[in-house]
Amino acid sequence: MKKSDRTRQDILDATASSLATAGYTATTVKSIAETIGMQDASIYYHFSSKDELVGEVLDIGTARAVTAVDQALAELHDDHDPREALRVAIIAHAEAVLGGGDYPRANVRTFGQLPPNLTHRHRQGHRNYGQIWTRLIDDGVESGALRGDLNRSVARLIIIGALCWAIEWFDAGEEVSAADVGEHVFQMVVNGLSIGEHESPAVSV
Amino acid sequence: MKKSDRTRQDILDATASSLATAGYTATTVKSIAETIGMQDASIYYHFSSKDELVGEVLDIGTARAVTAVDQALAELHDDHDPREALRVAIIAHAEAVLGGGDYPRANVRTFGQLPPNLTHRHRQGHRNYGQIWTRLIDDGVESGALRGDLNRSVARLIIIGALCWAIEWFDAGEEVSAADVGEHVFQMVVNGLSIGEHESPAVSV
DNA sequence: GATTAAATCTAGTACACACTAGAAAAGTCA
DNA sequence: TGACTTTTCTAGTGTGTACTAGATTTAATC
Repeated sequence: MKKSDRTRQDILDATASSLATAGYTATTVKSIAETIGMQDASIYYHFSSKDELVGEVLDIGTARAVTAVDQALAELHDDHDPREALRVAIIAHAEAVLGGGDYPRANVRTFGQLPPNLTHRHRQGHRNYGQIWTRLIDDGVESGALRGDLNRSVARLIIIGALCWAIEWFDAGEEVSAADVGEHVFQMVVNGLSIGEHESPAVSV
Repeated sequence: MKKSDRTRQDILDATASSLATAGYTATTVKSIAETIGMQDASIYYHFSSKDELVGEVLDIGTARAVTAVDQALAELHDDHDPREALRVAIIAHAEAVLGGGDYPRANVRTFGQLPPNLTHRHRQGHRNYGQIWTRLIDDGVESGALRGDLNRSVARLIIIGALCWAIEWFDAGEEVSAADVGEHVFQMVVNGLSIGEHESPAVSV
């Protein structure tokens, strides 16, 4: 019983690592087996199919990202500025997806490469994650800290998008850290790049 | 001579369409041939390999995006605000990638799914495209219109990332247009979501 | 240490893929 | 029309993929 659990974990870890760096198609059952020194057929003793294995990795990735953001928000003072909550969430997301383990990275990296059945399977998880951000933005607008003239759903997707796309160019070896990327996203989308008075003209939609 | 050119164009169009909606792996030579009513083997009379065909589609996509942004910038007045240039470029990019044809969409959609040889082939094209944005941001900072305390390279990648990721959620059928998305990105990254005085604290790096 | 159960391996199947060779058809122009 | 070229098709090859069946080994239990 113990042996099985350990091997199962090894398979999950190897899959997460491969998905995060090589993507869905390049992650083959054979390559997963090789990295842990097994035959590919042995994988099927632990998982019924490649997609079930991948699905489990992605589930773990979503859960870890949610936990990271929730935990960061829980550490805030009760009377925090809504902007500070947004800042904390953005940095937590950046650290989870860029600096964190393979699981959240696998999730973002393979987004858009998955076969339809897996895409469908994770739609609910993504919706739940999106709701965290919806609440943060709603709180900001309703408290008067954030502008209310923009489409909140679009604003949410733009913030998440800027963070998710960073996986395509972020290099952990460079001088810019994952938290730095988060701080930059926050500074830009909340405070803005501009200096001086803002016109903030109303935007339709 | 005429027949060949027409068929060649049909193949390119079908490939661009498939890449933009289904991605690289799901775009097979057979599926391309089927959409234009040919046998898959006939494709090889016009292109020597799948990757050469895909590479040509991506080249066209890059060129069209560059042209769209350049053209939008060329129509500005000579004494424009640097922020206005950034706004025009962002909206042009959004329209080219979200609302435009299949070629630029194929480019963004398949980013991160391509085999190494194709990724390498397009690195130079992406660098050239990035330089347009580098100049826009440099102009803004040096004229005093934009903050200089942020890493400009990171800022550039965040703007492009927010726009590119939009391809994952943007739905042309909904009420939000491609230009609306561009306007939102501009409002957020330049003016910021925040209301009232900004602290704009210095960010390291 | 023998018996049973768990875990892995060997050896294969079936299928989809990019791609090739050579025959057949379609188009071009005297 | 007939000779020639261009284009497309038929029929295949080889490779890599997920996955299966059954034998074999390793581990756990009494």
